[in-house]
Amino acid sequence: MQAGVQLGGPADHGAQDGDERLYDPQELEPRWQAAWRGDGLFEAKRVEGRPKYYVLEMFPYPSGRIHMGHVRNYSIGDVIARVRRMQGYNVLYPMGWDAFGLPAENAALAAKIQPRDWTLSNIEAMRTQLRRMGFSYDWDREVATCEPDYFKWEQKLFIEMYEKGLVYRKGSFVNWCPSCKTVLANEQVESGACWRCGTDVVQQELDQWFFKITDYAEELLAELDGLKGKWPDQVLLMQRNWIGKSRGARITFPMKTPVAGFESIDVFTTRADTLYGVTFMSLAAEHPLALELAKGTDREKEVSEFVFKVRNEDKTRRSAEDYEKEGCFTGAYVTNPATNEPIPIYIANFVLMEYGTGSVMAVPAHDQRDFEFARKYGLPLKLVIQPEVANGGAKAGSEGAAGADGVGAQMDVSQLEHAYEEGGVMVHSGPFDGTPNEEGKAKVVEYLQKKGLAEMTVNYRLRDWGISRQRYWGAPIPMIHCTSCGAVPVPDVDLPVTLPEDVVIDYEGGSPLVKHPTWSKVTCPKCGGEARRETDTMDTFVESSWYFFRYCSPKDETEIFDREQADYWMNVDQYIGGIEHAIMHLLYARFFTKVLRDLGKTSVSEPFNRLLTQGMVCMETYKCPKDGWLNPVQVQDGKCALCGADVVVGRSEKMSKSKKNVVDPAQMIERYGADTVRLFILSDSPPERNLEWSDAGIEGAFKFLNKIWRVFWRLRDQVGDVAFDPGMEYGDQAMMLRRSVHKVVRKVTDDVTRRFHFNTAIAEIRVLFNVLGQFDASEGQDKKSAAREALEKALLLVAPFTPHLAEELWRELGGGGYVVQQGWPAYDESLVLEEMVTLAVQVNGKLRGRIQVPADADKKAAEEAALGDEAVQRHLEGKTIRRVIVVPGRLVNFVVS
RNA sequence: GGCUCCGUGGCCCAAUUGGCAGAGGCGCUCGACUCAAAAUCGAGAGGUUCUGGGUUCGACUCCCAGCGGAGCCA
Repeated sequence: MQAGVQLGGPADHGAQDGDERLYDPQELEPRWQAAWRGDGLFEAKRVEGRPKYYVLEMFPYPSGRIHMGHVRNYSIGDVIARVRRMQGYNVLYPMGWDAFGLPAENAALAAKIQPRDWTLSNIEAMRTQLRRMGFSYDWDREVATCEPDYFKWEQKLFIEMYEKGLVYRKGSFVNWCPSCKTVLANEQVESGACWRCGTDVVQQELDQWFFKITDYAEELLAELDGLKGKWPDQVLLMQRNWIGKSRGARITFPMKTPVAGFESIDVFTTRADTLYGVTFMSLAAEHPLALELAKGTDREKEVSEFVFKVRNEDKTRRSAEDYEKEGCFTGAYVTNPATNEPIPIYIANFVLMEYGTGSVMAVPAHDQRDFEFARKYGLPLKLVIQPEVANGGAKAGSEGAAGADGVGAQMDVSQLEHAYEEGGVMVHSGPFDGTPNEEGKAKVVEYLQKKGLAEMTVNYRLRDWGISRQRYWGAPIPMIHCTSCGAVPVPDVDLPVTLPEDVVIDYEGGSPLVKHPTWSKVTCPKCGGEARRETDTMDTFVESSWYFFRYCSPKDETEIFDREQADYWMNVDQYIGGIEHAIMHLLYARFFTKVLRDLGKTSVSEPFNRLLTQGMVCMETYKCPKDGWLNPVQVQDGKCALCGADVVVGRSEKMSKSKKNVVDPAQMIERYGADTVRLFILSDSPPERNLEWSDAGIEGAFKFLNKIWRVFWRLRDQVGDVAFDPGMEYGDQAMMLRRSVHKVVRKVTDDVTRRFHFNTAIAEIRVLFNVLGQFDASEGQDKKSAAREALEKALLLVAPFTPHLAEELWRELGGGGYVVQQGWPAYDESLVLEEMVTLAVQVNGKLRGRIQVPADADKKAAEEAALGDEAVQRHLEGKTIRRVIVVPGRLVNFVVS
């Protein structure tokens, strides 16, 4: 037995002693992998007259080892790629590495190893693991985003975008640890504190680079419609909500006296109809006027304390509904443009600078957040929308007024318990009294527009994309800061801007690039004076926003990608990845594609034609009362391997290192082989659903491959060299086998090409092998012929899932060439159609009998046959038939009384 | 907190357009093979489709409310 097969179990199922034909995945899998590679079988080729198909999986971060999430993602993609090849497509199926990112710096900190060395050795290790899985990538197209020949083009694109006005610089807040004196990524902030030293994190304003994705907000939203039916509805909805388009108005509130150059404050509102109900204004703590308004007054201290407190709070929490609303009066006033009333200005903790204008006109009677705020600070409510009264007010009275919200036909401000946010007619609104509020939204704006104080506008929740990271291990932003010329792009000849390798990664005082003695010291390309290189690197989402273009011509040394190649391969026909990237990665990739189009580099507008978002791989969790979370291998017979205590089995959750409920793919490959792992990871759930990993499940998959192996050899020996002859006379048994085979081919084809429901496809293949397992072809030419047809088709069907096993047996069957060079099996329609079908017969929706009718029986014939059934007649006795519903091929239902 | 998804035999899951609740796997029971077991082969049992309402001739499927679980949130 193989040295690699250990831990008992699977080694024993292989075959009986003395049988030379042993299923030994550890031997045959590497052998076929070498053969495929040697013959360049998976190189993307452009064969004339064949359609192209581009299959892509979201490329991995090279963490060092593949995990089950990768295995699932890539097993799905590999099945699709292999099926398409067999169907005659020119398939592009590449793989690469999203190689920049924070973990490399953390490793550098922990293990004193350079991020680059750590990353490259991880890539090496993971490539070996992926090869061992037998995935059919074109490895000649591999890219690693941390290599200068990749990010050079990203830097060049950055400059082109800068020149086109799509890149700008502005102040923005970052998480800052005052103790480590460094910027923290969001994932390094744990409940408001630094992950390493526990110091409270503060918000610090830094000048940072932004991509103007908001310029494309409308197009990014509009083109989602064209993806309907091709992308999961869920993802489209999440993108739509993220972009968050709302129609409303910008309304200008003049200031009594200008402050810091501001003569007025603009607000964005979707409820211009409530303008007469404004009783105060709320500003975000980040608003440029927040500190200015109280400057030099007796409120200055209180206001600045409040502003700094709020600025340091978590933004997600600040926008939560149950968040305690707090505010602080600035002492300043604006004027309501409609009524000329003075409106007090507050700083409010729930207003965010990023949305709208960072200032809100507060209408406490008609907005719940404003309502709570007004109650807390004793601010007045003004009711300006009344529900429309049905039947001329007849309904008014105690009943209406005592409604759940205290809102009746005639609402009274003093009795409001919640804001009234629904529609109605405008009241206390000067010239607009009696106007339905929906009409009022436009009319109020029109009225103010004449004075230049309002306009209809559209607002997006989407904000510009901040790409500056105060990190070492990322693509340097190719800009130079000159005291006299300002920000100047790095000249073309100086690209790429590479990272210095002689850096010290520690955790003190910020980015290693800032601390490097010489790297940032340069001369200005414009004036030749002393200048400083930009030390921020780009968000790693930038690299993953265009890698799918680079795969089309990965070695191009003259431009970002070869247009002719990209025109041929793009778009990606099928993209596959985790749902966790439903928003940002996909939105950024869509944005970049449109930018590349507008820069004249491609004609493609949307990068991913179809999207499949796969579910997570889950596993039970194990906890020891003494030793905490346990890895599955640390649990033996329900006891903790460390201390012997009873282990508590928790519910199934996403595999994660923190919960230790991980199963290492490498161990599974070593134990069962790649084919078994691939088969199991696809066989229990459809791809979009979560998958429950189980020992019993993988064991079952391994047993099935052994069954294929046994059934194959027995039948092959029975068939001998008899070829399949479609014109032969087939007896009943051979005919039944042929019918089963062709039905399975139809079902599997539909499942793997249209629905991607690999679990049901595998179930169907199991059915086929169950049938084959009971089939005896030892006598009769017709049975031998049918059995050969069945074996051929069965091997081709299972090949995308278990390619090594299929390849081995295909050769043994005498098939020429490789499996991927064969056509995808076809089925004969006439063998699939049934002559007779069973119909269910219901009386008043309850099943009362079953009848057999010819498959092509019409409604009348089906009804008559149903009436002839004894059990049905009993239930119809003495009743009047009111209606008869016949669903052809399904059922007959008598509605009686 | 917001947004989203999921809930079917003991377990993982099928049921494709609203039409007979059960394809496949795991487990369990019985039988065959075996000195015995494993593996293998054969047979079988197993249901409040999370709960409550609604629409319909008919609901696992559609709608509403609730319960439970999970994911994402610059």
